Amino acid sequence: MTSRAEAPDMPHHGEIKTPDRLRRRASRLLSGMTAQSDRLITEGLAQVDARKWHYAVLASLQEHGPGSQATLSRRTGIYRSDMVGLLNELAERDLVGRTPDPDDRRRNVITITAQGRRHLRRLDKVLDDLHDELLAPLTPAERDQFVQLLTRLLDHHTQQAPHPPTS
Amino acid sequence: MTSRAEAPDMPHHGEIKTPDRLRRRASRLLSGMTAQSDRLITEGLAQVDARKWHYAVLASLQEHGPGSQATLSRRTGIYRSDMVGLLNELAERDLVGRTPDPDDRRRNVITITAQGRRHLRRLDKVLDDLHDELLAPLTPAERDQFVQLLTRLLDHHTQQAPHPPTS
DNA sequence: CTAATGTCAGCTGAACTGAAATTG
DNA sequence: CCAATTTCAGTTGAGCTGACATTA
Repeated sequence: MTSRAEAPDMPHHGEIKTPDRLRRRASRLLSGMTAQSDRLITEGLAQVDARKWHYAVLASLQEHGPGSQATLSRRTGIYRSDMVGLLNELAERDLVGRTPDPDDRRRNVITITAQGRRHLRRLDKVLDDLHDELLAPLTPAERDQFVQLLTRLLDHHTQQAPHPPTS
Repeated sequence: MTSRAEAPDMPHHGEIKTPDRLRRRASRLLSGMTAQSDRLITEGLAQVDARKWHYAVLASLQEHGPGSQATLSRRTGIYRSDMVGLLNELAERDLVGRTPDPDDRRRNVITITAQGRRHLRRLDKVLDDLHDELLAPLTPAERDQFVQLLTRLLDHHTQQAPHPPTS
């Protein structure tokens, strides 16, 4: 880059080119905003006795159909090891069915039940409201923009990065 | 139990509501993106033997001047209970100074040292590069837009919410 | 007496790793 | 023999709470 003819350190107390970089760092804004978002969503879903993973699994089942636990894990980004307990919760409430796969006896086939579908509809409504609160300061166009930017960023970083079980 | 001849519960209802709402939920995009961001930043900073809180504290000190631990806590959003150990790390490496406040003997005055300023400059450079990688798929204008949207959202949610020590 | 500060000790839920047993 | 699946047991680090002594 070009050499900065500016002062090397903090020479004058006037306004220098670095306003407050702390508050403008995208990484910091992201984690701050996600903290707020998580709080809001977690509290909101708790009032209908649900957690966000419940939603992730149920929505994935309804949208992409039944699947093995490993498949669901890949679709939702939840670890296989954590999937077990999560499905226990959902199966206990008869929101999903879990039956051995006759074609591959290592697998369970997870399906969404009628009650699960009903519950999912409820969760979707709750989440719509919560997102309305979450994105309150943005206009509809800005919300779309925001979602679109985030999607592009996430797609880019989840492409060649095999970190999560999403692969 | 379950009659095996059940029909598949795929998308066969005439609802063209939302394609995949799971992947478009802002809350999910946020936490997904923050996970990626945190990984990137944490790994990048680890290569200069630093953590993101180090940066937060040092940047806050340089931008807003010295302060007590409680003040720093409020400025950075780090709990004051966690501040203790963090400042231990920074003081051990002589990046900050920690001396009792003569005016209020409950307090310590934390200052950034010359070495701390040097270190901060290094971290800023590293973070610039990391953010370049983080926001790679966006044009400069879109990056500004993104930061601006995030800032507005965060400001809105940190206004009346006294949850974090940020106030 | 109340409030703020620095400190310590501990809790909680999320993300993640490793390995065992079963089946392909 | 190797790979995938379900499951369990355990680790790690972040966020957060509660308490205590000191000082204002």
